Amino acid sequence: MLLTPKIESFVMHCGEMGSRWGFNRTIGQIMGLLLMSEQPLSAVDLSETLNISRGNVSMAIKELQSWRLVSVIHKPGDRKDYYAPAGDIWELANRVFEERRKREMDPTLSLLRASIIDEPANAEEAYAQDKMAEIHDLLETITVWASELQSMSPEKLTTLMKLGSGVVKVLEFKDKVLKSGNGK
Amino acid sequence: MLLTPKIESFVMHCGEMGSRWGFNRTIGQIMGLLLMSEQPLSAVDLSETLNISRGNVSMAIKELQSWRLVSVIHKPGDRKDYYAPAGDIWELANRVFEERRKREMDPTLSLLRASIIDEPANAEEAYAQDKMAEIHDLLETITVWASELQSMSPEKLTTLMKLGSGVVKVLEFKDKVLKSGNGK
DNA sequence: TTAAACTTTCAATAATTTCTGAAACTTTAA
DNA sequence: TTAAAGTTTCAGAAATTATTGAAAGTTTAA
Repeated sequence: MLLTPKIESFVMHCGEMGSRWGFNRTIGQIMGLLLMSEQPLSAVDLSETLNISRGNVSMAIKELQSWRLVSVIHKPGDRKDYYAPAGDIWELANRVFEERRKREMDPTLSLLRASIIDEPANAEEAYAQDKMAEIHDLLETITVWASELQSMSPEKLTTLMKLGSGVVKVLEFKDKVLKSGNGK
Repeated sequence: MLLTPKIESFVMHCGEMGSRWGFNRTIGQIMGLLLMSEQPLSAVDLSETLNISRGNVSMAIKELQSWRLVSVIHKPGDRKDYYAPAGDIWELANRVFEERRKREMDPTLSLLRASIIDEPANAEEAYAQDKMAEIHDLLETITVWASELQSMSPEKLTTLMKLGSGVVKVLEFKDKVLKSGNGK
């Protein structure tokens, strides 16, 4: 399967960015190619198009499945597995966020919770525990917020994002209306 | 400088998480230790406490400065450089977000913009360009939103985050009040 | 069954990233 | 000046991570 220069450069870019996005080059390239392809692709298609060994493709697909980013498709009368992106761009981005939050924040939250509970052994540790509590609270606020945002419908979320910092105005407006409403 | 077990385990955790957070083990440990320390620490303090070579500390500090996460402090009558976190936890988290956004999204946005402008060479490329446009729009919306959030004061932002998905209610409330207000 | 078609696993190797330590460089007090 | 106190650089070594490819495993049609 031959790629046009534009598609190829996108796919290679995904490979280069792979490690920054939390996976590796192979995984990045494969995801990039699946996104660009209207038809689902087999492991052999991926292996040949990207010049990647069959075994590496298999491991990469497994990893992409653990991120819930690709799904398997079967064609009638063909026993090969074909792969395609598991949902639209929006869903995929959501899954990446969620998975990275799990990997990048959850372990730290656990450690901090455990470290904060018991009494400080000395003044130095008391300071450290205060800082840990600060970090914990920030991470927790972000985690809770992120999961609430993810539970919103894409439409609501888009409205909110398009509103941007204008949301402040709306919050002030609400306060004003409520205050003028109750004559206390 | 000897660390209590709790502080040590936090610092080592930061080292292990380092690469997931966008830097490496040494950088993670150093940032962790600086966060836990009430006093600024010198390069030698860091090197000895963490058993890291002097050269490695120097490179790590340079990297942390490029992320704007540590600042240099000079004590009167002492020509050593001392290092401390550059701001409170909130500011630090902001800088990490911003820096990562730059590294993880901006290059892709540039590539996508460039790929989308010219005419598709064939049907296959037309499909790919549509997808690229979708990805571009999503990344751009997120980028713009993130930078607007970062421009908000920490208090407003905390209010907004604490409100969580309840923000939807406020948006609906606004629409209702405005609608009932103008009798069109 | 069985053998063809396909997938997965994993030990060995390659590639990449990180770390060390010695040498070069800079600054400052005397 | 100069030498002591400090910092930075960078080539090579060590550690980590990614990749291959051959062998083992699985599924299905006949």
